[in-house]
Amino acid sequence: MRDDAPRTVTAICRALQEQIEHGLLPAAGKLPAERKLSELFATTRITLREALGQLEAQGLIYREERRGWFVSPPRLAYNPLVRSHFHAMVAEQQRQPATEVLSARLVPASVEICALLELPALSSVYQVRRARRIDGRLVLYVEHYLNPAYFPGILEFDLTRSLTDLYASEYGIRYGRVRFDMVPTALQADAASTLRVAVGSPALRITRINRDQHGRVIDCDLEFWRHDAIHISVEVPE
Amino acid sequence: MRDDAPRTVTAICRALQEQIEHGLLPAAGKLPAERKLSELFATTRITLREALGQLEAQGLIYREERRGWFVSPPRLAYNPLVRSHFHAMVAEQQRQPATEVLSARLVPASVEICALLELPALSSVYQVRRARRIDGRLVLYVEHYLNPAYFPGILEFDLTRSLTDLYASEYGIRYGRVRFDMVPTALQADAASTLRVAVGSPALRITRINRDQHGRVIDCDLEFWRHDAIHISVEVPE
DNA sequence: TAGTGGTCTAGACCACTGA
DNA sequence: CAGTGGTCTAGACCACTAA
Repeated sequence: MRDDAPRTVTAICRALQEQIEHGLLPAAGKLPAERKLSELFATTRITLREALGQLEAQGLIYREERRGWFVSPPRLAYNPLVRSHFHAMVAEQQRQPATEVLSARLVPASVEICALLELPALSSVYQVRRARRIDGRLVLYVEHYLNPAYFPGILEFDLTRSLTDLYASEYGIRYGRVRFDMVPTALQADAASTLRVAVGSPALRITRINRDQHGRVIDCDLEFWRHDAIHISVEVPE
Repeated sequence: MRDDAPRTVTAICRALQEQIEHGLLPAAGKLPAERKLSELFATTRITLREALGQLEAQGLIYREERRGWFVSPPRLAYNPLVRSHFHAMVAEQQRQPATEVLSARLVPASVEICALLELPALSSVYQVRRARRIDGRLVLYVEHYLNPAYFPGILEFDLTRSLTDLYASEYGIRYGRVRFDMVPTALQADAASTLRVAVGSPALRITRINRDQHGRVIDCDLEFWRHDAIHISVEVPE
């Protein structure tokens, strides 16, 4: 198909995009029902959903499972070179952060986690699963895996707090070298259901391996971000 | 819908995923025709395409416009902190790079480009559009915009070469500070048609603003990567 | 409980690719 | 030219949300 050819899907995208960019639909505003929209554009729901899917891929709109389509708020700037943590980063950008702990327990480490934490086979690790919001919107699902040798009794603390702060104040451990790996992919089942979005929605998976001031691997994070919630910003010095 | 519920789409995804991961379909291998697959899974093409779309979102398979679906090759590691360029980066990872120049000319700068290059309104800039391949597969569409003051006559050179090398050898200009901005989004029309993929396919847009050894903004790149072709790797020192 | 989104069926025609 | 992917129609039922 030629790109300049008029196409129902493209036409719908353009029309909706225009409405959104001109602010006729306020950010975080809800779009009309799919059946209403398909009627409005004189097409079927399948076609209409194809168009919505493209706008979702662009990051202009997003959906909440069975609740409908919404205009995406601005992206959060995420700078891996700046040592910060979720709450500080969000607050600095005049947004409202929130964290909830989904689970926190000692679990047998998977093969993948053993490798990341440089632990022998069949090790146990602390697993902390959290969901995080910006301005009320669920944007991030994280699994933290901590080497238990360095953090005895950490499950007793309030884990909605920043782990960074907890490490420093309770264990005298600060972050040293950090390795980031960022992969554009789709949300897996558990992340998707936590963020209340459809399985297979586009996402950015960020894996962090954190060392302390002595160079020891202390923990790793598996982060699943809604793909439209962030942009990565890196300033490389001379 | 519950995530553990059996679903046609999920079942198809799992089945195909298994085949791919066990190497029954070789990387870069072509999948059977959609009609064949939908028959194989006893479903409709719409449903089958929904499943293929999810695997595409995960980065496991990709499509070439009207040519069919293929298994994705491994991702290229992209490290913004390492000063390198496309050909060197690809070759280092034992892959085969290739570049073709789509166009190279002096154009009036858009508002966006003026801002990025810190130029006054109505400036002219050199625009170089290129497409790049890894092992023959189109993975990257780039638009370079150069401040013409620093690169007189550059359009006369062979622009399939690395611009980095050209800057150094012909103009004595080396990169200093660089700013990266990476955004998960969808391919725009021109990028999509160049890469011969469907408009709206998931992509990673990387904007680079490059300064020279004196801190002057010399050029910027707008890169559109197939989302499944790379992963970003960043090592943050202590 | 009404309305909504999630999923699926069973076709159709067109434009393009590749032999 | 045959086969393929791209697009679209016109429905249907179910599970869930929100009132």
